[in-house]
Amino acid sequence: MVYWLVKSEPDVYSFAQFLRDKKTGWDGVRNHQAASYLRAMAKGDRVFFYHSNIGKEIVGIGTVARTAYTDPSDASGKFVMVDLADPIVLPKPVTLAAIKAEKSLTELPLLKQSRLSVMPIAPVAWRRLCQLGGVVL
DNA sequence: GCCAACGTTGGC
DNA sequence: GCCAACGTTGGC
Repeated sequence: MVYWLVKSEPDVYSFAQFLRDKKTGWDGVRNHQAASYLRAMAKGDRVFFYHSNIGKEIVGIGTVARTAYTDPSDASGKFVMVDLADPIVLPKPVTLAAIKAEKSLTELPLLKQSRLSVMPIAPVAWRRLCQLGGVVL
């Protein structure tokens, strides 16, 4: 089991919408590093859902329901997307400020590579973030 | 609104 | 292949 984090601007696609949809296609990624992480996702992997720009907090968790396939919105045919399903709300959203304040989380790619929109999360960091978010998985 | 980080484009 | 110019992301 590998853990991930994906970013979305709530203006564009919010976690509330994901809760209504139950399942969503994660398309539109046009960065090669992010795309390589999408390709590495396995069915059943857990994914944090982070709101960028507005909120700046981890608001929930999803599960990879379908592994990488060609993103039809990409004319070049080179980029891929995955499907995410089973949204779970975090009882206590974990803010960027709280993550920054946590000494054990200073190595998170979220802090080190602010522009990356898909990234892996180490198991120990995943467990800590779940703790901060008030969920036990 | 500004700025840092960083990816892409195009001239040479 | 280098690098300047420019665009985008995302935090502040």
